[in-house]
Amino acid sequence: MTSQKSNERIRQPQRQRGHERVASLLNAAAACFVEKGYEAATTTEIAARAGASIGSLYQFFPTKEALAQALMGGYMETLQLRLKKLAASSPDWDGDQLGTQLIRFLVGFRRRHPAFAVLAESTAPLPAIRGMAIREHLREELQALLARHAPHLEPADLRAAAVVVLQLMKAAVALNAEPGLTGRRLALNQLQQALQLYLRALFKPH
Amino acid sequence: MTSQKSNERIRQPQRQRGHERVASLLNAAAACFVEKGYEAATTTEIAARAGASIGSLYQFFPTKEALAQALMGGYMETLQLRLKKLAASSPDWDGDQLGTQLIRFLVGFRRRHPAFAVLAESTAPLPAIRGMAIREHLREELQALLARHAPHLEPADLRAAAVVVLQLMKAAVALNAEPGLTGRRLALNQLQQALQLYLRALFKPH
DNA sequence: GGAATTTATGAGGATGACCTCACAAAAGTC
DNA sequence: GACTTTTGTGAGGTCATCCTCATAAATTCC
Repeated sequence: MTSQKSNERIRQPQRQRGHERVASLLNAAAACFVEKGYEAATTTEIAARAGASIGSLYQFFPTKEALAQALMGGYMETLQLRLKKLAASSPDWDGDQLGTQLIRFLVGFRRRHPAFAVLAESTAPLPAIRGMAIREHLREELQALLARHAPHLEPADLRAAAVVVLQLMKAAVALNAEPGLTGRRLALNQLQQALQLYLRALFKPH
Repeated sequence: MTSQKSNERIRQPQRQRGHERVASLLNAAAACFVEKGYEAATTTEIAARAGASIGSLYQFFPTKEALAQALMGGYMETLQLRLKKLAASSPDWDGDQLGTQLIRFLVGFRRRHPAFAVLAESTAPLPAIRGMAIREHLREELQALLARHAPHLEPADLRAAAVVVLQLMKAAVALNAEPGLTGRRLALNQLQQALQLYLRALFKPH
């Protein structure tokens, strides 16, 4: 039950060429979103960068927003997957190790997929909603991870902790994007320490 | 007339009526920005809400962006002022008290001036730059405040700590804006605790 | 009152964005 | 080769936004 498309003009790619087009359009869209932001990016430029005509773009994506949603959908999938892998890889970390890994995780992901941050933090009308859904999924995943490390906590507390950790990770990401290299790294370490302190206290039986 | 060059269609308000117009325009702009975001807000609606014509708006503000900058300038002034007051009011707080107060401070400010957050987090072209400048000023103020509590730290460390604390405060603000009331309050307390833990460790002589 | 200055007005220009549509090309299918 | 389906094209429609400008009202000054 994928998204219904009442408009018959929009097609799913069938031949290989179509899939390539879609991929190059998504890549171009990501690049444009990163460079100019979601709102300022234009469909004409996205099409031009993908080496396609504007009509070709609108054959596969009904709106500009559909491009953003397709991108975010892909990011969400890989994010969840990698977070699951991270959780499975070492279930016996302490708070410090977990803090380090979580920050590495999200900072690295953002570096590899800069459009993710742009769209997640965009203040545009509907992608914001999509971003909320993403945060929900992420939170659940993170909550499960935390639950494994602190089985003595109640669900409500775990949920709150997951939200907090997400915010701390987000802060780390924002921090990593700021100018001033040496100071940036120093601050990142500090923020990592803040997260570690928090996790340490959280995991302590009392 | 004075030797003003050709293109001076923009005027500063001179009579009382002008000042009132400017004030109501700024209020209307703030409301629109909050409701629709910076980009989606339109100058025509701002003018209509202020009970002014569109031409009247452009008599005092050359562009929509000028409205946002004027707003942000005002917010920045009051923010700095209040932060200074906070710093002066109780210079002998410990880390926990300071953490509590800082979060109260920024969450309260955001509640009183919702447009501040909207503009500060906006991804629009130039107001973002303005936001950067604001963050710099805020950081300096905060750094001075922290320096008073931890005189044994070097400037570089203080600077990094100020950036981190700002991010933590920002996270608290973002958290406070999320849905889910009971969980929200719980999480806010948790984030406050994270900040307190961090400050406690920071202020400890070693 | 009359002159000078400030404030008010709103129709319309200019711009640019998103998206459509009629049609052409390519690629599979027989 | 003929036929069907998928993909490609780009000029232009439509619409909304920002902003201008000529002109009029209000206010202050003398």
